[in-house]
Amino acid sequence: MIDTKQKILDAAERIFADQGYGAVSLRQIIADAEVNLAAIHYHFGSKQELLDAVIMRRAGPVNRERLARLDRLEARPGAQPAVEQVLEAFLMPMAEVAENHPGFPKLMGRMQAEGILTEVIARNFQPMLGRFIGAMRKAVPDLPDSDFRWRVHFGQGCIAHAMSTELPPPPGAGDISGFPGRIQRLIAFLSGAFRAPAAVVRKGVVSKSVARKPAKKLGKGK
Amino acid sequence: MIDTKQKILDAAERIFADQGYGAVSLRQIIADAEVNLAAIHYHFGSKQELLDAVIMRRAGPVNRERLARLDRLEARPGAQPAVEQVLEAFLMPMAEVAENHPGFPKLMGRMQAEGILTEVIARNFQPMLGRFIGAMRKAVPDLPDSDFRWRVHFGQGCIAHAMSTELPPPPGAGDISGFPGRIQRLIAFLSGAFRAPAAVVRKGVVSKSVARKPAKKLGKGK
DNA sequence: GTCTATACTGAGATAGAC
DNA sequence: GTCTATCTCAGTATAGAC
Repeated sequence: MIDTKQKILDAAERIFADQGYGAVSLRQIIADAEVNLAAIHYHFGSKQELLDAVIMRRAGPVNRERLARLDRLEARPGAQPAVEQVLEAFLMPMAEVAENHPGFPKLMGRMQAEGILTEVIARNFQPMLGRFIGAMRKAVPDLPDSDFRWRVHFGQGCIAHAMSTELPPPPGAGDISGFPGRIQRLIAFLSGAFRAPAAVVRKGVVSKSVARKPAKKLGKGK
Repeated sequence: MIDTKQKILDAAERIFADQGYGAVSLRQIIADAEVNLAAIHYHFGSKQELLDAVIMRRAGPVNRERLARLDRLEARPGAQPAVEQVLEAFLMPMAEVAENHPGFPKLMGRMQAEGILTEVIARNFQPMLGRFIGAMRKAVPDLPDSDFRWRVHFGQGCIAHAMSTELPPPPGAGDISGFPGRIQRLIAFLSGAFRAPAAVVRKGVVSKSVARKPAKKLGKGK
């Protein structure tokens, strides 16, 4: 069939999002897509390249929308975009795709967390990320540079995890806000984090109470 | 040899920390440890159980130190522990093990990010985590419950990522602070995040500009 | 009790028939 | 473009040497 590629991409997106990358076999995907195993290698080349294709299919529109929002923010006369606004421009497009393709943010988060995003993907995202990091830098101008770079780094991990995993079940009633609500809470969280005063890095604050203890032996028992 | 188990644990800790779980083969580990393949299954049972053993070997001392620090904080008459102090009690013991066993925090972060921490591990950490979450709850009493739960969730991802990965190379001079400095910046970051005002969750803020666009096709070219 | 040798099943990848 | 057969290497299981 002509839409063999589509069927593979759809199945792969769903299954990778649900189970990660390493844990998924191509044989699972072909069973779900109802195609032959070799079709994946014919159309995509390898498991890794299949993942790249799955991501790139949606990344284009999302990243364009991100940049469009940032353009609009920066075009306003006079005002520097605030931390919240930059984060919103970055994150809201994900909430938008999530409406039609709920697997995609989950997938992106999981793959970032698993650390298997390819050079190909990184290169594709880098110009967009560069602009957002620049905008964030201007939004917190008083933060020392090394603190800022660490915060970007921390924020990435935070976003990846927020995208990929649900909140564990609440003790009382459910959480009704869904994905956009999650994004808005994430924006509040990260805004506070970026606005926090810089860390005072002291030396020699690490005691040795743990480091000195001998490792506890742990066997399988018998 | 009698220390076959030790050699396996040491090699596994190093290699899992460097390359993750899924990407590592047991044959890599046995080559590094200079033992036979079946020795792993004899001593540990499976790859997953080997990982559990690697983690549990260090988790005991670290988690005991965490709780000891929290005890000390809560024993002070009158004062509620502040956000920073709770985070410090939780994170500093990791900086301590990192001095002698730099692979361990990296490993913990990676495994958490890969989402392969076992029920066994979760059960072992849960009492300690429960006490810390309780202490954090008291440190931000005005935050609505749903916001608080999300923030704990976001914070976990943030911590996992901060533990597992270095900051990408800086543009100018290097960052000299090392692991404890990283932890202190992380504490500042998370403190700001937890202290931030609660999110105002609005409905219907998601436009459809991305969701409506047809997916861009992306093939391998021919 | 410990460890070695070896075989089994399922993974990703590839060549070649159609 | 598609499918079958096959290759290599992964994790796992087990029989038996010491």
